[in-house]
Amino acid sequence: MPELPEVETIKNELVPYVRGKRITDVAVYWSRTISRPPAEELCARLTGQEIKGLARRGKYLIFRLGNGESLIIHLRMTGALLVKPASDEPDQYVRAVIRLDGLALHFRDPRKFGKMWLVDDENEVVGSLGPEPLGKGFTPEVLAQLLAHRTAPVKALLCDQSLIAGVGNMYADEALFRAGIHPMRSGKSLSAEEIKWLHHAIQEVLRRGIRNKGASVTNYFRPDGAKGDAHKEFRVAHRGGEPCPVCGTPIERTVVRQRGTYFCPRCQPAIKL
DNA sequence: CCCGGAACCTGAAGGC
DNA sequence: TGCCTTCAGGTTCCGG
Repeated sequence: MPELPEVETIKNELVPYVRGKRITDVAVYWSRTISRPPAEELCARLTGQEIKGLARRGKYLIFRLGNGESLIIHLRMTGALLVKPASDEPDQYVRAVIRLDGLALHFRDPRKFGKMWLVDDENEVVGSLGPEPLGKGFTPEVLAQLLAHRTAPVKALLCDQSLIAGVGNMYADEALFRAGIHPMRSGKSLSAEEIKWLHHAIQEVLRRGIRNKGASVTNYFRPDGAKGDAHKEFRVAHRGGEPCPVCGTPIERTVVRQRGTYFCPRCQPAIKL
């Protein structure tokens, strides 16, 4: 599933294909993929516009258009943006096609969770997100404030997009492992020192994820259809039963907020308070 | 405001 | 072999 490193990779690899190109045609095959405006209106308003550039905010991919509007795409769980020859027939899972000069972008999304918006002001969609975890504004002190007084499991807080933008299930597990923190610990139970470790671990796992071009543990494809390599160096995520790379204890799987959660019971002890 | 659970979706995997 | 159940998780919505 695309999280920050995956969306960053898609953005970087899409740029050479789309920057400066003009949208010649848009087709929508599953109208609920379009959040707003209504699909017909979105197609009409996109046609003829130039793509000035791409940006990412959290897990959202933003196309900045010539007239100042923004096309915003969220891939959710199974979405992919594939660059195809203009002549390629979309397969049964393609929910929308954006045709540019000589090529097509296929929005392929088997589970139909992905969404698109066309808005004047991108803050209408991404305005409530928390800070970018790789940005200047994300410091250990800021993280401490976000976790202060919170009784929810730290794993759930890390995945809350209004607190930190872009961290999802896989990278939250990886960061907590590197910081030696049990995912069920409450936010407020972390010491200042643990928060420092966690802050460093979040940045480390995201940077490594980007360097490895994303994690293809289930459904993630780059614009050319290739997978990423980041999952190969995951230490706990989706590795239930395997030995912990640090101490050899079998990795455990539990459920936090309805999400599969992997951790080492020895390196990430639960602390009773 | 804070927390937790259901709903949205459908392919893949596992059980019998 | 084939049917059935369960699992996967980002986000939004709703109830306590």
